[in-house]
Amino acid sequence: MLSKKTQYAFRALEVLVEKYNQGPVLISEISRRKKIPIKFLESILLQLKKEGILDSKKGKGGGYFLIHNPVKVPVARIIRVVDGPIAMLPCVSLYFYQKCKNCDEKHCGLHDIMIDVRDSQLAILEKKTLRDLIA
Amino acid sequence: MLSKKTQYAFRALEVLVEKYNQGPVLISEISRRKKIPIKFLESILLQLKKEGILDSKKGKGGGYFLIHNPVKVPVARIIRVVDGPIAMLPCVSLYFYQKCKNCDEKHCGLHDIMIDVRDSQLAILEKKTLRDLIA
DNA sequence: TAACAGTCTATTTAGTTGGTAGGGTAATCC
DNA sequence: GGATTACCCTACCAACTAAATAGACTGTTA
Repeated sequence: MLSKKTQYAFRALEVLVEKYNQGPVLISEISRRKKIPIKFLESILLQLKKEGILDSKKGKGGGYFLIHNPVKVPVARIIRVVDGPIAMLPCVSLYFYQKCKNCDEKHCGLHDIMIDVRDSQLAILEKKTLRDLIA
Repeated sequence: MLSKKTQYAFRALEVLVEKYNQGPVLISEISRRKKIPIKFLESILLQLKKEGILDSKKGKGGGYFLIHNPVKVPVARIIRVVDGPIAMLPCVSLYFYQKCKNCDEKHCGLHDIMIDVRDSQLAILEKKTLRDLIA
């Protein structure tokens, strides 16, 4: 399951997608509209900024805004940044790969199954973008 | 990601699938062959028994064994029993559904995406069975 | 009846999640 | 250039979960 943090991230991004190209949005506004604890939200937005998803502007009239066109940012990217691996096993993760202990991937049925699952997940999560968050 | 507990469960089940219809297998044997901490394994097997996946026999010549033919037991079932929800959001889970707070499922883009993901996951996890664990 | 093997209860340890608090720092406007 | 605005950073904490361990108990079978 996605962490609450990741769910908050998506909710916040909904606002930023709606306001894309309309200037910065205040943390406090996002917090209020989406009912996200403000300090927690702060850290999430900061993280998204550090990962190159968002940028921000300080001072009066400041706030956060999307760097790229929402249609260019796959949902998968957000999940990886905030939550980490998408795959169900470390040994089938593309971005967070870790070798199994005591398990030969060449002869592991579970491994093969989870490869399939991963591919089918990514077929969707890499195709859907931030734009799809809003109806 | 699947918990270590679930990964242990699958590893243990591999042994029991290999020995299907050949009588009970000792906890200690599974533990030794798959390098699973024995007491932890104990609790996992017990859980699988309570959920109707395994049965056991006490005393000499005892141990654990599969109740059903491995081809009849979907991988999805094991995950649900040991790990819980497969879906990425509570609001799209079939067996562990929980309503979103502050989110109308009828107009939630993320919800729709995660429905798709869930369906594509289950298409695989409900079709693959314990038999597929062993090559 | 004695060895055997699963069952139960409980506790521990370590790590993560979700959330709080408060102050520092940089940009903007009048 | 100072007040305001709002991002940025550090630290902390409570609650929960995961992973593992220990030891006593109950039932089986030869």
